Amino acid sequence: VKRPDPADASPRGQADGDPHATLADFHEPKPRPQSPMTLPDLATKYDPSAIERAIYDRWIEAGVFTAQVDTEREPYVIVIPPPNVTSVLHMGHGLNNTLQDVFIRYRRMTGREALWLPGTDHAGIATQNIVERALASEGRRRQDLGREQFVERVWAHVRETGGSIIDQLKALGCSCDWSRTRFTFDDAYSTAVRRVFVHLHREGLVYRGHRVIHWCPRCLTSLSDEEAEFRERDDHLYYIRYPFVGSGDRDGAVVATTRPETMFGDVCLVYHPDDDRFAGLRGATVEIPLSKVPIPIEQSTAVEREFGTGMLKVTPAHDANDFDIAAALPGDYGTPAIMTDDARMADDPRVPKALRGLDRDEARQRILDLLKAAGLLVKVDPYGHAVRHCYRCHTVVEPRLSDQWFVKMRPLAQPALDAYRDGKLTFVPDRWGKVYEHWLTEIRDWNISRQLWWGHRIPAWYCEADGCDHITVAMEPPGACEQCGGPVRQDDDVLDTWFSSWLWPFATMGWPDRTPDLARFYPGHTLVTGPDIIFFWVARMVMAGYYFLDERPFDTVYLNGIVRDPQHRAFSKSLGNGIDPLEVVESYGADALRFTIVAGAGAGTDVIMDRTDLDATFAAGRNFANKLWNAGRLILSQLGDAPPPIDALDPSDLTLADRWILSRCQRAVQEATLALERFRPNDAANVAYHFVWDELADWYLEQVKPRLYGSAKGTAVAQAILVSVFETSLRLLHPVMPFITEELWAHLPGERAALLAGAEWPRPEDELIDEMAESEFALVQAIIGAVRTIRAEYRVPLSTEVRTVVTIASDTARRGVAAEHATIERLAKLSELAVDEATAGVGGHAVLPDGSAVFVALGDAIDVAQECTRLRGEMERLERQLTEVAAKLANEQFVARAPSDVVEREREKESSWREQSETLAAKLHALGC
RNA sequence: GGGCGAAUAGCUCAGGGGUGCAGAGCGCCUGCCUUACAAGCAGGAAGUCGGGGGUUCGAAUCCCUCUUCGCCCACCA
Repeated sequence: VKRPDPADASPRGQADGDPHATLADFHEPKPRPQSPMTLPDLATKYDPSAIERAIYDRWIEAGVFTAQVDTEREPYVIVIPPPNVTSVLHMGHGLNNTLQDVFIRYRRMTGREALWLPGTDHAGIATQNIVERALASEGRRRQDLGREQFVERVWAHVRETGGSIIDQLKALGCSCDWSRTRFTFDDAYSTAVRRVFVHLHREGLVYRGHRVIHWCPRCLTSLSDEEAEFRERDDHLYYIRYPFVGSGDRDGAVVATTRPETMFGDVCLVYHPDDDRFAGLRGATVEIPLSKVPIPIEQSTAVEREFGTGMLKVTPAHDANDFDIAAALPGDYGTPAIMTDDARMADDPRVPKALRGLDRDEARQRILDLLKAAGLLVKVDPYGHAVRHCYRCHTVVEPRLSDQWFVKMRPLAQPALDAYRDGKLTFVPDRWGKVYEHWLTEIRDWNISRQLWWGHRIPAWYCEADGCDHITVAMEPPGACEQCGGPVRQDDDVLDTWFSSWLWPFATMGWPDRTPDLARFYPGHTLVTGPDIIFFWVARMVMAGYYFLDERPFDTVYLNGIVRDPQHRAFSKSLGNGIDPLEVVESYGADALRFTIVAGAGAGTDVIMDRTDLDATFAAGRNFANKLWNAGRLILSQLGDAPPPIDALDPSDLTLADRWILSRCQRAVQEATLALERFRPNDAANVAYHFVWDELADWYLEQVKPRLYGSAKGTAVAQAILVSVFETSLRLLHPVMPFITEELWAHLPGERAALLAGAEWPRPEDELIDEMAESEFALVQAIIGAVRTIRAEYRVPLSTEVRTVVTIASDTARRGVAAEHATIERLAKLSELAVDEATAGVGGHAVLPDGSAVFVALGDAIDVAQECTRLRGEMERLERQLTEVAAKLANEQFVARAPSDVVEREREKESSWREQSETLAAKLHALGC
């Protein structure tokens, strides 16, 4: 260790221009500083429930969430993904809405005219299911009530849950503009939906189609492709012989199928024209087993020769592919339907009498038994495949031939695709953009009619006059058929929920009218939602936005993750593993919930929460809120009246710690701002957290106490710095923790915005960074750390008077330490820390950030033998490092190719370590080891 | 069948376009009720960054491959 320059010796503090410190201060025992002021009326522990409600009311009263139409400010708009009115919110909503609130509060503070438009979704099939389930528990079905009464019943449910949802959002602190709350079933919104249907129909983009769609036999409705989701299933592949007519069942064509129960709807068998195994069979006739209905054998290139037997049964009414295959065949084979809408075997001459009325699963079993008995079941193989299920009730979907309304998607998809490819629409994280792109590229027409009662009734009227099959599509009920004047009957069906929610970004703003809101707040900016509805909702909103307003509805799609339990299962009602956000808000406060969820969730990463240990799950947020609260209590109690603004301070009055904390604060501002701009709210939260806890509370507050309590000079300066730094901290944390920051803000002295929610975001300014102060204070921290480590290792109690001697290698470090004499005592919790040339005694050393070493001696308090062991360990470590670095420097390739500063750093390391090693050797020698 | 993502400390996760990057929170160990905070303070242990191979002066980081999980898409019935 390099010896300090004696010329530079005591009184070092004064030599370095620190007006407050003298070496003598450290050797004079003095009374503990007493806090001259009393703490304000803030509880020792942060109690969120005591303040949250009142704070929310103040925001509402002040109208800070209400977006203005007539301001100069640039708008910033988020539309909420409207929660379904099926039930109250779960933790997934907690995550989603907290993120939106962070984004909107941040932009509001940066001076944008921020609009967060809230609302709810009528959620057709989902809500209808909930109410039907409630009815079922009363032993009734919707048919017992009739359409009108049933819808009234749903409304009653919706009014209840819709209100709860809004209360929940408020409890979370969401800064929505409640004056603009919308519901996808509002009258005005319904008008927009009808308008879209009518318009697209006129343009030929909505049409009536006759084809095989996905049908949920439990919900009794058709579903779109997206609503029929795949699930893997362990199934079987049944090999069934279709006997040639007149062969007496002994000879026939063997077909492999997973669905024997559909066989009565077969119209033919097909094989690939190039398949030699079946050469010449074309035109032959086989009988459907059991029903003995004769069907021909045909050829189709759609057949995969490798699969099964290479012979495929064609059931056009019960399989979409078969429908296409049959349609492509030369003859007309018809489309016999042999199942009812609730998936039972139909009362149809094609179905053997014994099977009629059985549901599809029972029927399958019976058929297999019968086939086996008849010797026609050749083989059964286990077969795993993906089967479509209803996304609402998880019943296996039944392909069903029917008439439905469809949207022609290709023309709508193109602009949405271009927007992504041209960079007008970005996804965070980016990989979801590819998912979006792929879906749009492979897009198929959208079945939008649902055989439900809860939803937007399709504005189509069928003519009931004989000989007229005209369909009148209109905004309002036509009195008569527009073609023949005959009587009309409205379509019984309703529209897919998503056919209304795809209009959300503009139908909520009054479209199709040219409202001021629409002019001002469309297009919007950020959409925050889950990746599971990219197809259902995100892509379709983009399509609708371009089609009807010729502009994207938002520029960035931020995809949040999914909240899961410790077994990584998504929260669900059936598993009962969910966490009620309100319960968490009550126990730990909205801010604790918000902080935990934001800090713990990067874009697109799932969040794991354990309902069995809420304390641990929300500890980070709860503990931090309490820390901030208590730091606030200390600071607020010490500010007196209004300290001067920091601009008014004489820079020469600032201590190293002052300059350091100001610089660190500025760095936090820069990093948090950058993080939010880049849609990294977790980074922003963590930056603010570490600044407040690790730097402001752990170091600055400790070191500033003597000045605050009047035992050191410069009280006013310290107060000014404190108020400035704390105020900035509150601003930085406000988007994530709005309640506690707002409450503390209210206690700050001096002139500033009345509400933090409406205050300005701190402006990042490079010139406020003080690199010198940062590096010097880092030395101070390193030295104190070394002292603490040694003190802890040797169990030197704080009550023991110990002379601590620090020898520092570099001038920089010496200056840093000397400047901090006056304040170091408290922060180090040492009885004394002195700087001296004498390096006598035993102790330990630490390497400082600048590569120099510090040796800390603790006088007589230490056992020599113990110290020798310790020093030997140090020595070994040093030698290992030295060998490594020497080998590196001996490597010619490294020296030649690595960047020069890297090589230089290695050299510095080597010389520094070599010096340390020599010093250590001397110490060991001196101690007689 | 195609595609995507993940694998880092006991748990949950950051990081990762080469060189002071081996990190955070929780948990654990030790000592402290120090007049803001025991929801705290100080100190500490703990990971061959999933396995293998490659490129390079240098790989947790880039490439290949394997394994294990998860997700999405898909007309082999």
